[in-house]
Amino acid sequence: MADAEYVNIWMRPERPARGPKPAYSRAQITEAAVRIADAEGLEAATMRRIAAEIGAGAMSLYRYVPGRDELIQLMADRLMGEIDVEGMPSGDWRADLTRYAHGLRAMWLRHPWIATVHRALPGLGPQQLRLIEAVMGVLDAHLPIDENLGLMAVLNGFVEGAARDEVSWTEEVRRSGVSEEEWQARNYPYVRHLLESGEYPIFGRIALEARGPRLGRDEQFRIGLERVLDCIAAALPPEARA
Amino acid sequence: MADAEYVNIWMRPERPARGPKPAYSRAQITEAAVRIADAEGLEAATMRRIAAEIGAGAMSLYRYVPGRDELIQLMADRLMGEIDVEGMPSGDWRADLTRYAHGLRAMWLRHPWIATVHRALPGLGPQQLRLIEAVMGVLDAHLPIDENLGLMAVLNGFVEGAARDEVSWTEEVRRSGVSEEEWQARNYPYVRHLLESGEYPIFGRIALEARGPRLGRDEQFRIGLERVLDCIAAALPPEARA
DNA sequence: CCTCGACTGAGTACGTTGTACGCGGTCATG
DNA sequence: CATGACCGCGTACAACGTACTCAGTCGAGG
Repeated sequence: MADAEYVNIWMRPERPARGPKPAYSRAQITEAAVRIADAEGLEAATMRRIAAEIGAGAMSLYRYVPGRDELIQLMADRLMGEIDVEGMPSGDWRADLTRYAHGLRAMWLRHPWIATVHRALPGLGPQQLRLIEAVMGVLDAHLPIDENLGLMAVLNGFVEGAARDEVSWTEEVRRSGVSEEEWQARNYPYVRHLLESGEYPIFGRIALEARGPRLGRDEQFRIGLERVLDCIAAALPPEARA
Repeated sequence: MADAEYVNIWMRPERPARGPKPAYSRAQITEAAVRIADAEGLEAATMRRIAAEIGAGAMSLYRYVPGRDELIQLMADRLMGEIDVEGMPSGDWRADLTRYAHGLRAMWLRHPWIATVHRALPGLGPQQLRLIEAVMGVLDAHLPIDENLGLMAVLNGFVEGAARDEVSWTEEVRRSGVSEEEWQARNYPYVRHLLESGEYPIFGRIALEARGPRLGRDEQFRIGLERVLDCIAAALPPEARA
């Protein structure tokens, strides 16, 4: 019951007032966990492994964090802190949202395991709140709050969806241990089987005609993002579009 | 090595040619697993639990499926089969995409655990392929394939993003065992703490002014979807917009 | 300055998971 | 009809999250 009295990892004080000085810190533990997850995936960031990384006993971590779920919340919020939204709103909404979108995507690509974190709910950690303030502040002067929320849902949906697609490649490659080219080669028989069946003409055109090496992923994202920003522009009052 | 020769769960034949009649089937196992995941979450769908559900021994499942990951792929593809895209393209692209979007969202809400399935990659299971053919077929006559893919990324990103938000509520409620109102009440101290700190003015406006009970989630989704469809309309050649 | 209790990091242990292995029985094929 | 491939299943193991416990240590009250 003593555990249940805090509703949140954010409300739970890191350290009690009395007692010996702790040897580690939440930030240090979170950092180590992120390092492991970056290198070997979230499933490799077990409590034992994280503890070993900082030179502690496995059970020591539970002095700092109630459980693994909460530690993952700390990790996720730490990642939000990597996104640069300094100086927003700058007055140029399109530049601001472009910078945010590219920053969010880049963060996802640096930490692909973020795709496997679900629970998050309205995370509402300090870094996530910082992001909300900065990004929603960009259009706040021009739009009612509900409109703003709706547009941000479209923007975030696009960026996260795109990032999720790219990341599932990265993760598949890491997990299976074969390169992307190797993977493609391995899957070739299946794709050919689908093409030859003749039942999937549009998939066939996707596989044979679309994107491929013509457009890099970066370029493709940029184009998609411009389209989304055009939609946002259309929803703004005319005097705010510049 | 005998396992590695199939690149895919979809390429691996369900049954070898010879030998006694099997007592179960992939479809039956998948069905049971989905039933359990719907009721108690994906993490409750363990191999033992699924086997018990159909009255089999735990290890029997491995005769039908190489491992748990592949079974989850089967489950995910089964879910895609629930989405009604019959008769697409009908000639009215906006009606078609609206039906698809609502169907996709409804499927997510029926099976919230889909949010926790990551690997999926380009799933390319039969049901997913069926969906690709139908949905991309809607705009196929009006757009080059790359444009079509880009627009579908925006649409899917919006629907899945919105569904993911709603679903994380559902899942949190199920996992914690308390109702949404109860959860809100429990979190109230934290939200008040944030509001009183004065550091998060926009979050404050979101909490106090926005949506709330004024708009149901359905209505909010409908509005957002209309906006996305307007964007798609703007990208179509003029003669196709009607 | 002393005392004492709250708090420390760590070790051990338990229950649950996915799944490797091997068994005796069974049925389609030669 | 003989045979061997395949059936479902029981046992076993390693790895996980974490509950419990304990000797040592720091800091506040007298």
